[in-house]
Amino acid sequence: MSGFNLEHFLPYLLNQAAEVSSLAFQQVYKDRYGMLRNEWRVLFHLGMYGQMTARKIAERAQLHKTKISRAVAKLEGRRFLTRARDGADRRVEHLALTPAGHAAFEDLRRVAERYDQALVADLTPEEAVHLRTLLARLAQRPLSDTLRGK
Amino acid sequence: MSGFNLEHFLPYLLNQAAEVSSLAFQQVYKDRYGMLRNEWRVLFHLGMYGQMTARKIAERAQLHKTKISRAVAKLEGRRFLTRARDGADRRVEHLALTPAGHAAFEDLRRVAERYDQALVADLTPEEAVHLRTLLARLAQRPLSDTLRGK
DNA sequence: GCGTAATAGTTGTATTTGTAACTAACAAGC
DNA sequence: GCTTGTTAGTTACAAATACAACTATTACGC
Repeated sequence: MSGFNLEHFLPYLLNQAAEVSSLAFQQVYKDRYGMLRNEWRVLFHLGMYGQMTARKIAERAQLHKTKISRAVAKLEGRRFLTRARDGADRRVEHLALTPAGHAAFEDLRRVAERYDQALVADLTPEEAVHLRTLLARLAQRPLSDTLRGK
Repeated sequence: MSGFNLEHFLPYLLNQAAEVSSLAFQQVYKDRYGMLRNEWRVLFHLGMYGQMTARKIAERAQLHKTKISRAVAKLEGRRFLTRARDGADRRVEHLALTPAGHAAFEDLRRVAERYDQALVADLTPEEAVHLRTLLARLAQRPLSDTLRGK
C-alpha cells in the first residue's frame, strides 16, 4: 500500500475547484443572455482582443474549431457579432462584436471582475498571485508523454 | 478601463489547468478499460473506501445520482462491481468491487500515483502542498451568493 | 496550368450529459 | 392502517459534445 489518496489527486482537485468556481458565474451569463460556456468564451475573446478570426480564437482559447463554429453561429443569431469575409483569402472571416455584443461583454466583464475578487477574498494577495502562476504553468505544460513506460 | 484580463480569471485558469492535467490520464482509463470519467470515479471511490452505497458515493464525489446510476450500470456490465440489496432497507444497494474491478483499480491507482508525481515534478514539495490546500479550499466554498447585489 | 495537399470553417451522427419525472420502499402523523 | 412526505435509485427526453467527414478556397510542386 501507499499514501496515495484520491482527495489529493491533482486532476481531481483541479476538476472540483474548477467546477465549483465556475458554477455561480455560469449562472450569470446563462440567465442574463442565455449563453453557454463556449459562447461566453468567444464573446470574451472578441471583447478583450477585438476583431479576430475563428481560427485565432480557437488557438488562444484552446477550443476545438467546431465549438467555435457553433458558438459563433449562436452569437450571430443573437446579433452579438458580425462576420466579414476577408478580401484576400475568402476562406477566412473576421469576427467582430456588435454594439449589443459589446454591451453584453462589458456587463459580464464587470461581473467577472467582482467574481474573481470574491473567489480570492480569503487568500492573501501573494497567495492569489502564486495560485494563478502555478495554474498557468500546469495549463501550459503538455503532458502527453508523462506516462510512457510501465 | 481596468486591469481585468481573461488570462488571469480564476475560473478560466482552473478550467484550463483541469482540462490539460486530466487529459493524459483520461486516455489511460479509456484505452485500457473503456471507462468514462464517472465510471473511473466510482471505481476509485469503491477501491479506496470499500463497499458503499450509490448515495454515499454521490455525496463524497459531489456527483449527481443519475451519473452514479449510469456509471454503476456500466461497471456492473463489465463485471467490475456487484450490487447487494440491503436486508433492512430494500431501497438501498451496497456496491462492491469484484476481483476484476479491484485489479483495474489497483492498476489505475498506480498510474494515478505516478501521474500525480509527474504533474508536480517541477514544483517544490512546499509549493505542491500549498497548491493542493488552496484548491481544496476553493472546492469546498459554496459561492452561490458571492454575486448578490449590483 | 494541373494535380495534390493544406487550411478555414461547417455539418452529420453517435455519445454523453442535464433535468425532470418516475418507481419502489420506507417513515411519520394522526 | 391510511394518507402524506421522503429517500434510493432509474428512466426518458432534450440539449450539448466529440469526432469524422464534408465544402470551399488557397498554396505548392513541377
